[in-house]
Amino acid sequence: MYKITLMKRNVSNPLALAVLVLLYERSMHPYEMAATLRERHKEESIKLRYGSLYTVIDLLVRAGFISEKKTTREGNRPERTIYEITAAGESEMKSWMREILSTPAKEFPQFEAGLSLLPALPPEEATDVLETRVEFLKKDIEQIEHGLEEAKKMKLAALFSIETEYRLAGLQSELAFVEKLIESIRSDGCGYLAEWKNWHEARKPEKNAKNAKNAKNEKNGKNGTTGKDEKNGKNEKTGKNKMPRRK
Amino acid sequence: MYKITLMKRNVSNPLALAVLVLLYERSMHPYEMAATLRERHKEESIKLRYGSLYTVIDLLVRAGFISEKKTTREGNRPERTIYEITAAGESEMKSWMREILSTPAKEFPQFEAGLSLLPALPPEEATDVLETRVEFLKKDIEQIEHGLEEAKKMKLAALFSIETEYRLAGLQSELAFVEKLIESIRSDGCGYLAEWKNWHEARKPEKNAKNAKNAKNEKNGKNGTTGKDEKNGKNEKTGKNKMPRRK
DNA sequence: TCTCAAATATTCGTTGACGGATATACGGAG
DNA sequence: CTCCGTATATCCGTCAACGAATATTTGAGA
Repeated sequence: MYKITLMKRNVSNPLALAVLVLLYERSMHPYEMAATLRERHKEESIKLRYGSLYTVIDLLVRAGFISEKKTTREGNRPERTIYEITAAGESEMKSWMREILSTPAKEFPQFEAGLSLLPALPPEEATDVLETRVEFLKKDIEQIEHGLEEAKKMKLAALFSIETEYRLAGLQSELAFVEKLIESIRSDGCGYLAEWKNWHEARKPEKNAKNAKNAKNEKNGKNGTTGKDEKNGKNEKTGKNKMPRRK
Repeated sequence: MYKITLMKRNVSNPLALAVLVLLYERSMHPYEMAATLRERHKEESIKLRYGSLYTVIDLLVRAGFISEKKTTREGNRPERTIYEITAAGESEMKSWMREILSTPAKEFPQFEAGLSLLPALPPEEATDVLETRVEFLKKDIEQIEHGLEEAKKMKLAALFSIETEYRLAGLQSELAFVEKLIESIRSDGCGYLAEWKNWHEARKPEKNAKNAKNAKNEKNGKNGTTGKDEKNGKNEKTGKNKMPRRK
């Protein structure tokens, strides 16, 4: 087994990892990195912006992971700076690759945030917008599947790239989830549809502050303090940044 | 169907959406928002940091979506500022909820980035670190399932929250994918295992620059320019920020 | 040969994200 | 009653992210 070091990295933008990998292959200048990533369709998996590219390169230089090789003027092109990877950079790249592949990171997908706030929309509206999502997901899935077939025909087969297959799997899983969820809301699978609806009904008049307040409290009783408290999320890298804790 | 407006939002941090939803329920002060989110376990789905909280509140005020209600000194506690949602804020919240739920956002999960750079590790090492990921995923899944059962017993059943079920589905899907991937690499399901291995072998001596260079070019021939080019990713919100394009 | 669009290549100013500091209040131990 | 740890509540300085501006070269066509 290879040792996996979980460390707080100085440069943490995945674009920096891509830069390290590219320079591990061969030295090149920033614009060429961008071009290469684009050529290989990596920009679909790694967010690539000019501003960020030059920023991370600068950070990598300062961290000693890459270094300026030379500044050339080839043809009559504008001046370019060629970078190369250092020994420290190679080892950083390896350790980072190991970490990113081995250790699920706590990320915060927007849709999960949306789901966690779902009761803020009335139930009929919620199911409607989720239907829309289903359509989008189907379209995305179709497009990827089509792309994969194309690639297969062109015989550059297998590796229209693993990351695309990963994305596809994720989309399919989400699609199944959302379809089930819609069904579950409509059929009151959770058993609080009435309450949910009522809370929104009660708000509508909008004039009567008293009603709204009562309805709201009902809801709080449901979602609020539950006795059960705190499983202490020690999974995060820092362990710092304490947040409030009610009795 | 409800109209879904895809707009570039002034305030785009999902924490701001949470703030709007909370203030839609009732006016409160920042610290209370944090406490409430924590109480309801929303911080597992919505990244919550003090710094960011006060930042987004300030941004929301400036955008006219919330406003200062009053500054109280209750008991002898330090002074607190109570905020309330405005009409504009309510409509922003609704439209944002519709968008976030209806429209899959292009996000860039780290693991996908890692997968896209997978060839940078030699194949044996790749499968090994992926095995490690499998272990982590199993542990995470187990923990969530355990939590769901607990909740069911305590009869606050159904809604140990949808977002948790979503996360669970995602983890399960990823687990299946990674297990398949490991198998596929080991059995050379893609048919380039030898090449992949060789490239890394050839680099190892590290002294002989000539060899390294040849090996590298082989690999480029494989991954590199493929004739097929550019399906023009118009899916992103901006449509701006053009990147290079090789012939 | 002149022009104009596209490709090449990089820089810079703004701003949101957030770690860590700050400050006050309360309750219990001694 | 006084010390101190914890809960309450907010602020601020730093820095990465990135949109947009800048500047030069090439090539195609009029």
